[in-house]
Amino acid sequence: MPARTPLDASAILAATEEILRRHGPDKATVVDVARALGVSHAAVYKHFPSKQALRESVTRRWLDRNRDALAVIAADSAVPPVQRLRSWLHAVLAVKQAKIREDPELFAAYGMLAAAHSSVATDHVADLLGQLTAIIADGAADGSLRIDDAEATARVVFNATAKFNHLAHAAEWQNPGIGAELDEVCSLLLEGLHAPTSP
Amino acid sequence: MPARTPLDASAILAATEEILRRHGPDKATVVDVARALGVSHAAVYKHFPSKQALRESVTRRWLDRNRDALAVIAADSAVPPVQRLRSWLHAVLAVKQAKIREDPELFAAYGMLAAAHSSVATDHVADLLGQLTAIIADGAADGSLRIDDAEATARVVFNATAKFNHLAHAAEWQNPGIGAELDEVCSLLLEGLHAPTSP
DNA sequence: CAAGTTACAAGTTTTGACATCTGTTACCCG
DNA sequence: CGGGTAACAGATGTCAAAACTTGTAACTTG
Repeated sequence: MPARTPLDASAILAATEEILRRHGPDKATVVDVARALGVSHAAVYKHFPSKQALRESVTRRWLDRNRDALAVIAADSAVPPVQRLRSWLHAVLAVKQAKIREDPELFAAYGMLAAAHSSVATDHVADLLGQLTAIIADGAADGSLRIDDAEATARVVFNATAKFNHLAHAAEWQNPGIGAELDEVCSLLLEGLHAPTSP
Repeated sequence: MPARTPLDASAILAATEEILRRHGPDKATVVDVARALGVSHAAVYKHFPSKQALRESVTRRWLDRNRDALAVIAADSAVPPVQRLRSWLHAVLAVKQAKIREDPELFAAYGMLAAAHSSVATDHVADLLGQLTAIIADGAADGSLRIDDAEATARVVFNATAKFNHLAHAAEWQNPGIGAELDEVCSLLLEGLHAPTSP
């Protein structure tokens, strides 16, 4: 017999996110998800080809939610690009710190996908790089950053701030001095980009 | 009955290194070490207070061996500091890449100690930071780098090159483009340090 | 007594039988 | 047929018993 509530992809995603949050990425099974929805686990497989795909969808949705907050900062033309670059790099760190604190299970799920070289992770990085490129291009356009290639420069800045954006350093983000360290690195990088010195 | 060969600390260290290389850090036991030496495992405990201490001694010795190669580069006053800084940062990466390739088991042992916040790891980082500080101080002295505080600057440069020196990124060091990425970061950092531009 | 031994407690890892999970297939229903 | 079920094979995970490891202590010997 068919389930009372019609089963659709978004209901499955919501249930999966809930299960993932409650059980964590290691213990969450698709049988759990199906049980929560009152269906057999085979029904879930009608909508998602694999457990991996299901987890990727959930994680992608979750990442996209906070990506938008960063996009707002990246696109805020009221703030001069130099300052925006600094704010954005701090915001990336702050958002990830908050996610670890508030949503450790989903953060762990993201970490597993990143370790498995899932496209969810690479796409997320590409997203962030795009935002960073936009900020730097703005700076190049108004003359506050003297550079050749905004995209190449974004990659370099991203690499130079790996300690503050790469998952592998998540444990170090607990350190209280981490924000100050990022600030120092920002200052040196901005100097290198010939940003006008503030003091 | 006492062992024929007199058992001393360095013989134990050599045997441990051999066992560590053969079995890897997870499987190597002090009973294995004792067996290789033809003694009971309690004899090993006469010379080292714990398995942890034994492993730290082996790893420290191993790290100290390559530290010296880097020290030669850091102290080579024939090379201008700006170029020496770049070479040294590349050498740090190259040395670690080589260690992973040639000595994966001992590298893994080092990784475990770093994860456990052993003094072996923090001392090694302090060592490298000292070498970096010396290069930067040389640059400050001859005017090729315009900076306030060599030690603070070294920390910033080290943080900005975390992707190329921090264990957490070891997997990415396989990537063929990694050297070029480091070069780009170096160029931006040197620009920020007001190093004279070469081209 | 220095340098080793055997013996042993406490903790950890391996093992192997058993249960659960993933993904597929054949089937059912409105 | 779209959307569901039940049944299944093979992979993976669980759990308790056995084996091994760590570290200590009491003992032996030149």
